[in-house]
Amino acid sequence: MASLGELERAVMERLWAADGPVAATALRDGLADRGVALTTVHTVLTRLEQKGFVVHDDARPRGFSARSTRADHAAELMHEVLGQAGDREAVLARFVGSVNADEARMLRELLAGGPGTSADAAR
Amino acid sequence: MASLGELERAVMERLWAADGPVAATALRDGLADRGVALTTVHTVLTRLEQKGFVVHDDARPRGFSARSTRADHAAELMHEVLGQAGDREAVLARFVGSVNADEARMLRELLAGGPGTSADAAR
DNA sequence: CGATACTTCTACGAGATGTAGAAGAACTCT
DNA sequence: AGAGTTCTTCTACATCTCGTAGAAGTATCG
Repeated sequence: MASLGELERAVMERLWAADGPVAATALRDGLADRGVALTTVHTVLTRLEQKGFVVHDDARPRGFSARSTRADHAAELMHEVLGQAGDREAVLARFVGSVNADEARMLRELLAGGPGTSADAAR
Repeated sequence: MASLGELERAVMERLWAADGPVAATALRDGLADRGVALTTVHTVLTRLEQKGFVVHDDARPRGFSARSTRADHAAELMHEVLGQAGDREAVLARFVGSVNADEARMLRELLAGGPGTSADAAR
């Protein structure tokens, strides 16, 4: 249930890249290559809000922002995938087996005795 | 762009669980709870083939099989997600930060011996 | 061969997504 | 305050995907 459309993803990308809330007009301008109308952007934003990916403040030119960071979102998706597959160990094995050296290093560091090893299991 | 529909997923699940090629009739029977018609199964199989998830032999009652294992598929999806996100390290950090103890253990073990272990990371 | 089983073709309805006009609400500037 | 400009909301439609399956064609079995 977590798949976004092409335009939806493009919008999320902008929101994730942004520092703070973004106005619809700014989003439309950022998507100028697509030539979408402002109302289209609004529709997409409304849908993204319904899906829980976006929130907006009640300032006058509404400010829209992503509810979670891109990294959090991606990590969540990864967990979803991992969860849906039956044999987690098998999946992790394949996954680890195909990460590049750089990613393997990152994983080791993250898993190694860094501050908080195995301390926070529940997010 | 790898999302499957509900029925498509159910069919893949059976194919993944199966040992060898599976006939359409067997799939329909396995999905008896859904009460789908045989032609429906065929349609879904055809679509799954177009998407590259399934292949069939040319034996007479056609034998359908998944192109990759469930674990491979899941691992691939995880990589896709990881790749699409900009900052891989950030994603991995969130991911690792939210795996449960069991999964963390698996990951450590899997990473322990593999290529790129601390020693030859600088290669 | 005739009946039975399997495969392919074609079609349709529901839901998701891209697209945006029209109408209404709020803001700005004189 | 009034008029123009800008933003928001409502409503609608086209397309694509997915579930669903009948009909027609082809192969198999007895």
